[in-house]
Amino acid sequence: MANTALVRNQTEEVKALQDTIYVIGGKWKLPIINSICNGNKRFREIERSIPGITTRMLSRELKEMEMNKLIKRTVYPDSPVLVEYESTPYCKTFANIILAMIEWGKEHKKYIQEEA
Amino acid sequence: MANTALVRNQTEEVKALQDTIYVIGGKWKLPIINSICNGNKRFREIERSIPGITTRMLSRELKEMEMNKLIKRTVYPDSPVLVEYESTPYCKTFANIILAMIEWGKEHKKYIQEEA
DNA sequence: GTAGTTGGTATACTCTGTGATACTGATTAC
DNA sequence: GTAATCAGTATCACAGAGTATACCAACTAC
Repeated sequence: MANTALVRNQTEEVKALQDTIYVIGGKWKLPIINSICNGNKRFREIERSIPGITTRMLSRELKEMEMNKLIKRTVYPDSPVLVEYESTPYCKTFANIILAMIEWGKEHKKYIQEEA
Repeated sequence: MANTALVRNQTEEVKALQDTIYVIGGKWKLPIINSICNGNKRFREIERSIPGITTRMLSRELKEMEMNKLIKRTVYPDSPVLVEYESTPYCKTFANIILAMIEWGKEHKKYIQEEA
């Protein structure tokens, strides 16, 4: 075959793409990462910043993301108990993806509005 | 409130992000777009280029994407019938997102391998 | 004649991501 | 005394995304 190298690169790239989709797939992970990276720290604060999310989904996703070292959860056991979520450096590696997606969403909205 | 503007921008951005997730959500849309943008045109060709996909899912997604003007489907009715899929300019607006995700996937793989 | 390719469709099934609702115990505010 | 906030947990239920497998008709290759 003439271009084995090209073919192999494509294969690698699909797999990289699929890995990424596996990690950040679903409706909520990216919005949550985005919210925390924007400085939201408290549970209800994050919840309010993401339209449509329920406490249940937020709770589940936060747990999973804490396990995967995407975020840090700190409890300040004074009374009343205070819980804070923070992004980790690892979490910030999604910035490019999130920015590209926000950009696309904005352009898409323009496009739709012009059509109508 | 001191920073109404900041808050409003954040709200806009979450929504843009959520819109984008809505459009390209799921396991297969981005890999398919990627494959077609890479020059794969024939059904079986696209199928083979995406590990794990089934004919059924590919068929469904292609139909949906054709309806949404993301791709163009052309039938050449010579015998044997030939079908070709092509990307549209609109489809190419996802390039940045896909590139960012491929990049992340590659970095992630390195990261995992270094840890092990 | 047999196997393989192409571009799919049909059927049946699983499963899990997501949603809706209610609730807790501690604290603060009116 | 009542309501609200905080950080969640507990149940129940469901649609639809995704999987598995078989099959079709037309054609080519050996």
